[in-house]
Amino acid sequence: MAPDSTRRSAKSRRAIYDAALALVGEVGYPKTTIEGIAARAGVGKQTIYRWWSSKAEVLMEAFVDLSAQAAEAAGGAADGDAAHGDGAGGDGIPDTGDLEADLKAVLRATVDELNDPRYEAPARALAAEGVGNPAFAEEFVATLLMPSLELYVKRLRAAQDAGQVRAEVDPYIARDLFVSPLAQRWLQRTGPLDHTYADRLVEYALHGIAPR
Amino acid sequence: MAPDSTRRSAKSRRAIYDAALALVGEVGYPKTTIEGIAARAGVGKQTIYRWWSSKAEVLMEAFVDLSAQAAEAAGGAADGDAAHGDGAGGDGIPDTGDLEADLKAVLRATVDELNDPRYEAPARALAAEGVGNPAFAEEFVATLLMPSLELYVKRLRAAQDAGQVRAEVDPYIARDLFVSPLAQRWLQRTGPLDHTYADRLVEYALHGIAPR
DNA sequence: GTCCGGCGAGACGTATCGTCTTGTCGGCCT
DNA sequence: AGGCCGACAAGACGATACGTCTCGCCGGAC
Repeated sequence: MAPDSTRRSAKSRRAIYDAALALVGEVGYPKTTIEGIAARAGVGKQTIYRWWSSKAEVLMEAFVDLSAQAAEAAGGAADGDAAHGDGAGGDGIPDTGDLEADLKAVLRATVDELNDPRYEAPARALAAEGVGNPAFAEEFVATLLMPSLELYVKRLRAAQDAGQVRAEVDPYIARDLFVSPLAQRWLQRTGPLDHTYADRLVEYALHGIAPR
Repeated sequence: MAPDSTRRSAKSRRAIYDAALALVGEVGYPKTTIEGIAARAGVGKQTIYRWWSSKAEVLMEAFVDLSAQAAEAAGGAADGDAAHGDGAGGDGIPDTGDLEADLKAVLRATVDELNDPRYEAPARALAAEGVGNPAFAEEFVATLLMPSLELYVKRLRAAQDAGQVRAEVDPYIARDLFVSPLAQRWLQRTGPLDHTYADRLVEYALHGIAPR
């Protein structure tokens, strides 16, 4: 029943990834079709249906692969994140002792990733699929988002140990304060996503908007 | 060419709204089909194609109608918001002079709306459609979200006048600090969406997470 | 009473779905 | 070296939904 993965064709897999990413970029996610991917990749439909259960799965793997390539090309150890709610690559978040500067640097990097046209179409497609599809959302969040998001929590806990963040603050909620507005603005295109916005978020979240 | 709206059948329109909302709730947005809506509503397909350009448009109008009904039933003047990134009904945000209490009250109400199963399926569908469809997102945000979101800005400006928020703070970004994490947690089902979470967001955003 | 246009119904050709069948080809085991 | 096994490319298949269209029907305006 289960196909023999040791006999799997690496060439077909590559071609499918490339075709899926290209089509999503060119005609959009809804009009990207399994038949279309197969035709473009020069592959039989069955080869796709044999290894994946939906076009969302195909695209997700293609995107993970793309991120891995990019991470490898960029130097350090691969991570597998990229381009959605984070931007803290596998490197972790720097800890120079200056929490505000560290957070600004990472959020600025995230902004740049979110604005990278290379990732835009597939990342949006995955996000859209996740909104209406809980099972897929779970996999998507766990695989692509959580690893990087967890790094923020780690950095915030270090800041708590250093006395730069109040001890009773929940680091998960604190992290949402930085990351969610970015993700939201990106998803809903509700305004420009630039370094200034990232900086303000960090400032307001760290020191509050009330008089000090 | 353009159909004569004075001859439009109110009964068909109602039936279409009801069928669309029911189907989205029962089989999900992707499997909700124009043919299905027409059949369920006891209506010819052409009647739908004559007045709407896509199933997203149908659902959006149905949702607006549903919100209007609910708002009317609830008492005051209709508004047309409900159930997404806000929760500040047409009433505006209360101004008791206690900014923190006012914000918590409104965010708690928003949480309750977001958790209302009546709205969940269609609201998610609209959000998902908007992510991958810029033109629709624009209409969606402008019609359903902005009116309520603007009320936060108004309330925050009042707080600035009262000296409870620093004058140099951008009220739009400040508002994102409260609203985006809520919306994000709802969209990605990344954790429980309850009153406690809402309260923490308000506290952290107002006073910051750094030592005071 | 007649006319106009929206209405319900559903036929039509096209496209994609997911499954299934056919024949080819390359790697592995003997 | 020869034979076997299973993934592969190609595409046929019935099912479904698309969006357009053509029918009568019917109700309000004139």
